[in-house]
Amino acid sequence: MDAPQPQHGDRPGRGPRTGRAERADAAGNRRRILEAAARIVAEKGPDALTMNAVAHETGIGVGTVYRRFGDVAQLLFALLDEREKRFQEAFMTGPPPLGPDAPPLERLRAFLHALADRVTDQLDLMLAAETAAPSARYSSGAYATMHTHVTVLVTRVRPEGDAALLAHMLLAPFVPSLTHHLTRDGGRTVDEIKAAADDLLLGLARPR
Amino acid sequence: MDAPQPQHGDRPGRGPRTGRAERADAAGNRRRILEAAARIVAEKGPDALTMNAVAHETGIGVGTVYRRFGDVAQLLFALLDEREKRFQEAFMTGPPPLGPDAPPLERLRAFLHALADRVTDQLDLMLAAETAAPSARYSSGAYATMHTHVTVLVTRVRPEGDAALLAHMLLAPFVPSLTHHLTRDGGRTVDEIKAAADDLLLGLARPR
DNA sequence: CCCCGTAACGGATAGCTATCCGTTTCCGTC
DNA sequence: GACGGAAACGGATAGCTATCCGTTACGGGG
Repeated sequence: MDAPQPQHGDRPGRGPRTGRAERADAAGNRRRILEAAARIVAEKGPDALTMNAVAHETGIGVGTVYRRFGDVAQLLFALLDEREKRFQEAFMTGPPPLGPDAPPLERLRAFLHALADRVTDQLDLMLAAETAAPSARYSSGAYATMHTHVTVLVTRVRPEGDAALLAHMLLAPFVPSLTHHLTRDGGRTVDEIKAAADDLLLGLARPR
Repeated sequence: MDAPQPQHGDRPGRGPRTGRAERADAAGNRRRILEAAARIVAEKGPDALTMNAVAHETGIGVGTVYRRFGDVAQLLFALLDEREKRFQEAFMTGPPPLGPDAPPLERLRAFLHALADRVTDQLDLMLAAETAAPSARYSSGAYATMHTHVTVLVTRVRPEGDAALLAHMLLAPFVPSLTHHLTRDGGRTVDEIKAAADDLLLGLARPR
């Protein structure tokens, strides 16, 4: 559990997990599939994104769509990937307080705020992904990266605790379904969510 | 938001949400469906529980199964219902530290521990329910009850915070998919999870 | 006790997921 | 530039969800 290794949902568009690079026709189809998927989501919403629809839209066979992206969830993760990378850069190499050169607790707080924004931004897409496969979250590269990051920060803030486990628990409140429930059904604002996250962090601030 | 009102997944076997009681044949079918569902889960696991399988097993039409229980998730919630009621009794009217007559913070801690046990106990069933419909969680009576309970306790521990929101965030780490990830893929024990939950509570203990 | 409105029933149906496997295409090697 | 194995392709298929709607059965009012 160190750097995020190639995992479920962690293929930016390069090759399959095996050694050699992707064949030319395969890469072309991957691109066409992603384009069609983005178009469908833009026009009809994430719920209309089905493997069949993509296959029909592109003229590519269903089997091929499944061969490139294992299931709907992974296709959705791929659509989220671009902004996800920008998000990762922001907290890994960006300016403080999100990036380095800020005290750990402050960074942690900034990260959770940024995460709240990120989930809210692409809530529909993320909710669709979670609906398609709730546990895919935990085998995705995006989650692994966030978890590693939070674990490091928690370790520095509270060395005597089980940082990895606490990191999971700090990320849990930001599952798409809860964010959806709070903001769409519950009428909550992102700022209220951020404030509550701050409260959750208070405990970590003071060593027991 | 007071007592848990009749909601999605909150029909113990009585009638539909409308006024009048359930008709005799309908009630009989409900019972037969639940029996068959329990049998299927016991013999082949929760993944084998499909509406078609239940219909075939009972000789009841598919349409009827859908009429009694709206979808697979609700059928699964119904299977969880009996133990859920016992769990509710334990934290609402049972002996301390879980029930009344214990200090709020202690009760809160006991509740989260009990919740960890509860999720672990029926993890397969809960995971199947979450997989079928992740957001059903938040419209279920079971969740409403837990949330109300935690909100009350949090209010007493930390009156100046947004108790309802904090309650959601304290419940979030116990979503079935995360518990599954931690205990089955991550090799974590329930005790470790409880300890981490304690750490999460530290912040609420001390008013800032 | 019959009558009738309402609820319930159940099979047919459309559309989706995911897999399987025979066929086709690529591309490194010689 | 031809070859051959690995990879990719794509349509057919099985099984599931969820809905629709014509038919059936219950049970309270008269």
